[in-house]
Amino acid sequence: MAELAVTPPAQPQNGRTVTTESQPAELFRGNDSVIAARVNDRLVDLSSPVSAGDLVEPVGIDSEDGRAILRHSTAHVLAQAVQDLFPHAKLGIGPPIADGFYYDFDVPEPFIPADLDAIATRMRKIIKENQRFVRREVSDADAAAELEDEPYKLELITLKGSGPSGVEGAAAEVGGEQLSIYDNLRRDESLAWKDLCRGPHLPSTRRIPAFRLTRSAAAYWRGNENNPQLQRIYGTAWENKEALNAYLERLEEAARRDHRRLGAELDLFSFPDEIGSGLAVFHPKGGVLRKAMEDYARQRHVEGGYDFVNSPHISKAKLFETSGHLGWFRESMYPPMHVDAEPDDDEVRKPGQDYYLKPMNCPFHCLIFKARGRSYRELPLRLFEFGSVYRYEKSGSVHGLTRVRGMTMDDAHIYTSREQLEDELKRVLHFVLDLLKDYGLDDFYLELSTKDPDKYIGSDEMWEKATNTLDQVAKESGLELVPDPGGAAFYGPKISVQAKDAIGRTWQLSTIQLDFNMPERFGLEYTADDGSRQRPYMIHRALFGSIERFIGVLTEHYAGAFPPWLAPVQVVAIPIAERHVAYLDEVAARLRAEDVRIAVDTSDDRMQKKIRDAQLQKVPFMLIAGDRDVEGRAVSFRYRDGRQDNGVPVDEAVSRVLDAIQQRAQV
RNA sequence: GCCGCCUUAGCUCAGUCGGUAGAGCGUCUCACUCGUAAUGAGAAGGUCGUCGGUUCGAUUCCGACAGGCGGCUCCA
Repeated sequence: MAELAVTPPAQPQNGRTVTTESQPAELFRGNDSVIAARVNDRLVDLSSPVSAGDLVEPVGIDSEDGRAILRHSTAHVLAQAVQDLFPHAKLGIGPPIADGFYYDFDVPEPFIPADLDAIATRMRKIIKENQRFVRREVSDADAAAELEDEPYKLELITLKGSGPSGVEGAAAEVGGEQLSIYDNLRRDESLAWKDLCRGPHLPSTRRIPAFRLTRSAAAYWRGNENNPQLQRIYGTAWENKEALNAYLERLEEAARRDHRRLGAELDLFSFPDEIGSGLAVFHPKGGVLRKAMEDYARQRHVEGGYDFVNSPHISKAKLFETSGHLGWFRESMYPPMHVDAEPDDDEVRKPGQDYYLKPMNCPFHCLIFKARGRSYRELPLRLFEFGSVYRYEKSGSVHGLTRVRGMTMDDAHIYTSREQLEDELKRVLHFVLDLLKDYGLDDFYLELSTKDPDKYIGSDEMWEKATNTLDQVAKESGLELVPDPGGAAFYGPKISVQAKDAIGRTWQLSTIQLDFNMPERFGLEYTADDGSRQRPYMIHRALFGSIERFIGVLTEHYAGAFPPWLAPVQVVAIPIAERHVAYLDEVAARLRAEDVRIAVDTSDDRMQKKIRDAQLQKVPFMLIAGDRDVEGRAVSFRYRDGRQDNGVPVDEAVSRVLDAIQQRAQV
């Protein structure tokens, strides 16, 4: 046993500075929850040798790093099981991901659910065998020789020198300079399986406490759609059964909140086949929700100094040639309608022309700017529109309201002078975050999307300047800023606001894009105070992103239980017996006079049934009245969570409902 | 767009080894008038996603298309 120095107070918790050669396994012997070590800030196997002077810290299986190691090791067990059962399967990559792991395989036939069951059974057997994960470093040539039957691994080895660029997950296999192979050894030291891998891993397979294979699907090799598709198996693994079950429960909770399901249950919207994929209709209840959202946004935009404009849904091709959309965005646009052509046998009398559905509103707003001469006194000019746009999204990516083909953006384009630009950007960012908070989203981070080297217009200098400006404004906001290299639109860099919902998922909503190019393409100018003609700068921004997506996100965020100001039906009045209807009609009339959306349930169901119905519709307030209430000029409140408050005087009930609506409170 | 799976009443789903179908909820009617999550009875409702093929006969088998689901790619 090695001698150990006592942990000085300044060291990380449980960390130790070793004074002689040792192994972390010895340091943390007896603590089964430690499955790897961090030595001088590098994650290594417990069996990895350490030298005197190294700082050695334990990595618990329930830590973020520990779970990633657990999941990565489980991915190895998965791959071994697959190759046991499907000897011709070739290995792709198998990294840990958020909440789980996957492994890609090249197999002649896609996996079916029964295959997953068989594979999971095999995995349990491998776990029971308690195979040790043993690391061994190899030269590139030796690795290539050992893995000659694994073409994808060979490709990774040859790619090693060029870095892991664009191969998400591949860093787990060949991330280091020095290649290593992990052998899975049975108790008798015989080789069960091996894989090219950077590690680290669990000491042995027995240390996998709980796992589940979740699904299989195809995925392009190295994430490129021009490459062959491999079959990917997804799974998850956790430090104990309780954590696994909690995770599975979280998935079920997400499914219960699914806006596609709630949209039907709450009668908000639908996607009739007759209209087409990705094209929604909003039903009366969804329409009310949408109107409430829009009305408030309109009010805030008026206060924010925006001018309201409108533009048509279609335009001649020329406009989108000028804007650059037909050059760079064409594949995301609906094909043109060709109009006014007059063919006349062999001679074309009139060629006709193409009209396109608009994929963005910016070209129209530029034309509004250009409609007359502009003065510096008008800047910043903020043109706002709930603009409907149409994008021909790939059929496979259409998804509920969060990815549609026809959408309405709360779109504005702001034209500013150079001097105003920074301030205006700051102002916009605050405006966005403020408004999102009013809708109940208050947990954000920012993403800065920079130039896609293969898809951009304008000069590098302009891009650099624009990117720096956005970067500076984003940093000043104090929010976390995540880089997104190559993620920008073709005309300029952008900040996007990523909002976290009630169960921790993030959604890209608002975008603020800086555009130095479109004003140039449209030849936009204003007259400066010195009489010179200047080119304005342009900011594209949308808060909701699209109203459709925002409704989808809010529906999931609130699990359909919208705060009163947004709820399609704010109050349901429930008479205990028919003789109480007239009384509730009176109460309802008072609330209706204050624009409250209230319905009196006059059906001949029993009141218990009416309560159940209102509850399932997630109506914020139920006002119940029977003999006792009528006599006392009162009503009885019931809330969605089952709380009740009986015998509330009508005056107080009215103000209680109005207050909640006015304050945009959740109840 | 790619891979796999799916499409039966408004919704959720059974079912037919090829002989044109059933439940619950919902809807409608009647009775009941009830104090905080489902009163009872009855009725209506489907050319089994669309088109084509095989067959004496197709909702069932085969193909194409449309739509959906899970991923990949892409994205507000």
